[in-house]
Parts: sequence; structure tokens; C-alpha cells
Amino acid sequence: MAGQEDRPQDRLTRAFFARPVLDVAPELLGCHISHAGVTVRLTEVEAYDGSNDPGSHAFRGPTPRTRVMFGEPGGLYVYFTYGMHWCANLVCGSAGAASAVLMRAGEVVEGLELARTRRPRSSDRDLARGPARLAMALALGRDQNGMDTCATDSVFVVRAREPDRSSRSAVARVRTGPRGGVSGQGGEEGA
DNA sequence: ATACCGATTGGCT
DNA sequence: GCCAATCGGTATC
Repeated sequence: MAGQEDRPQDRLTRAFFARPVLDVAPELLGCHISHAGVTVRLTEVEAYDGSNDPGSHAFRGPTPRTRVMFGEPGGLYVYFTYGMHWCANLVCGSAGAASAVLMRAGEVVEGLELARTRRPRSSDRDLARGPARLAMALALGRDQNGMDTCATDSVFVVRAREPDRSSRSAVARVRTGPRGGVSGQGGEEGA
């Protein structure tokens, strides 16, 4: 099999992200994202379908804040909310689609001590449990908005291990739901 | 220029 | 379970 020979590990490429967000999101479960000395294994993600999704920041068209979402897939969209929290998304679909996957939760698999430093009052279990917590553990904030996870060594996502066919692995339990009502919060994909 | 509100979290009842 | 914290973005006047 002639595969790529020199992949850092199994880093997700732009082509991976450049597909419909509803296809990409489930595949992100179990993947590892690394930044600033900490690696997190994604256990819960949520897809936002750009201009088609009333719940998306991109629903009403591009703005200064959402410009990254309208950019290249593989980009990192980090936004500030509630006056104190940062949350991070991976941009998906073709450029201009403005779809993205919010990283809702994960487990720290590397850089535990560093992560503890960043979230001193948290139990190990909750270090990256929640979108703002995950961003904090990974030190993702204003300065990381717009970074290209496919092109820089600072931030990158590594493919999940081949799912175990025999036993139910983390990737097996995927809850998918199209967003029901405009006000509802459906559209979750988690493990 | 001003007003409303949010893709949340942590602490308290 | 409920609620305050805290401020940038977006819409509106």
C-alpha cells in the first residue's frame, strides 16, 4: 500500500476538514488535539452548519468576529462569550461554507501537569469537560483564533485510532440529532 | 451611542 | 437546581 510516507503522526489534513460538517464531526470523536504542551482526546463535539444553522454565529452572514468560520477548513475559530470564556471550533466544509465543529469536551491525555496549572481548582476529570474548560486547558484564546491546524506545528489534530469493530469503543456511541427548533440546542454529537 | 444577550462556568441554597 | 459574574458582538435608535 502506497500511503503517505512522512506524516507527523496521523495529522488531519485540510481535505479531512473540507467535507460536510455532519460527516466530519463524528469522526473527530476520539481524535487528539494538541497545543502549548497539552493534548486532549475529544469526547464530545457539536456541529454547526454555517448559514443554514440558526444556532450558528455564521447564520446572519460574515462579520468581523466570524470571518474565520468563512475561511479555510482546518482553521481554528475561537470566540469569546459570557464576558469571560473562550471556546474553540474547527472549521469544516469548503471555504465559505462557514460550518464548524465546537469542541465541547475531552480528556487530557498529555501535559496533565500543565493543564492542572491552567485550571487549578478543577478535578482532573473536569479539566477539559466543557467547551470553555477545554479551551482553557489547551490555552486556546484570542491569539489562537484563525490559526491553521493543518499547517502550523503549534496546533494540530491527530486522527483517532481505528475504531474497534468488536467492542464498543468511544466512537461507537454517537448521538446525532438535527437541530429541531430554532431555540432548541439539538445537533449534538457526543460520546 | 446605546441596549440586549450570549455555542458557560462555578459557587451557593 | 438556581443564579451571578462579566464584556464583546451585533442590532437598533
